[in-house]
Amino acid sequence: MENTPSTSHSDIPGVDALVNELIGRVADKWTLLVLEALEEHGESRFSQLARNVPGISQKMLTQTLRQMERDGFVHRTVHPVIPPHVDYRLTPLGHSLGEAFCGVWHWAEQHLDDVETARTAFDTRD
Amino acid sequence: MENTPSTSHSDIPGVDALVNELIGRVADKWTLLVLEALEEHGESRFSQLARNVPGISQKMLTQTLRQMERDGFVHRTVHPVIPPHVDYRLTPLGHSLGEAFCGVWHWAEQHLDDVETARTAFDTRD
DNA sequence: TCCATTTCTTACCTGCTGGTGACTACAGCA
DNA sequence: TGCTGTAGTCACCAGCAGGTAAGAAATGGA
Repeated sequence: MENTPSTSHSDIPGVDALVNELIGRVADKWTLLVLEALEEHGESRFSQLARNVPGISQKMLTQTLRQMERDGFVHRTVHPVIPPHVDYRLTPLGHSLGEAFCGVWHWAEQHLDDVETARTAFDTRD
Repeated sequence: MENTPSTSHSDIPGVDALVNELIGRVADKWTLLVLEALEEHGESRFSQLARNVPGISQKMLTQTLRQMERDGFVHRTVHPVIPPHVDYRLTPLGHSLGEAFCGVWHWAEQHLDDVETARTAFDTRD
């Protein structure tokens, strides 16, 4: 498996840095949780998301949603009524991101025990 | 692919939280970069890694490596000589993590332009 | 004798992330 | 008239992530 990594993501120098930056933005804790909530519950209102994402504050929810909207992951629909009504739903791009992270979720599930074991082994040795 | 997420990671309540915590640890910026450096260059010494991971400080490299060692991603070989000689290499578990993230790297490469486009569209509108 | 080498630790300090709580706008309803 | 519900914004503040710099430890070479 030592042949693939260098060819898969280093074709053009400079892309690496951009990809890194993108990963950094996308691998954000709150982004992942909001992404998951939207995958699970489908189109949601702001207050629904606040309830479905455990522990998120209003500020971070707003901020995360703005960022995801800017990156093209969520679509924001404002119904101009009083009181305000805003719906958020994943775009196809957002969905594809969710699927890409599916592999990592999968890995985490499968290897949760391995990591746990490694940790206790590390902690109890020496 | 819309059927898997809810069934794939919510079988047992509580696992979700653990998986979340694991993802949070693993999606760390420095962890990903060190992982990549080790995938690319194979077994490396401390100072080699410091050179291969752009912008990391000694402190963060030590800290990240300790964490990855504890989680069972890297194996640390100490050659008891003076001056010290320490080698780091990925364990099979570390490799599997690298492969899991491969999908995300891939996604990032493929959709880099889409995100870029979405951003400029977002910034230039209204 | 003294310095360079290599891997790490520790102390200190700064800047940013993110939480809290108050505030806005507007219409309907009691 | 004033309270309520929704989706925010803003100002303030604490805690922590992470950078810098110094030191330790032992040995071979000048």
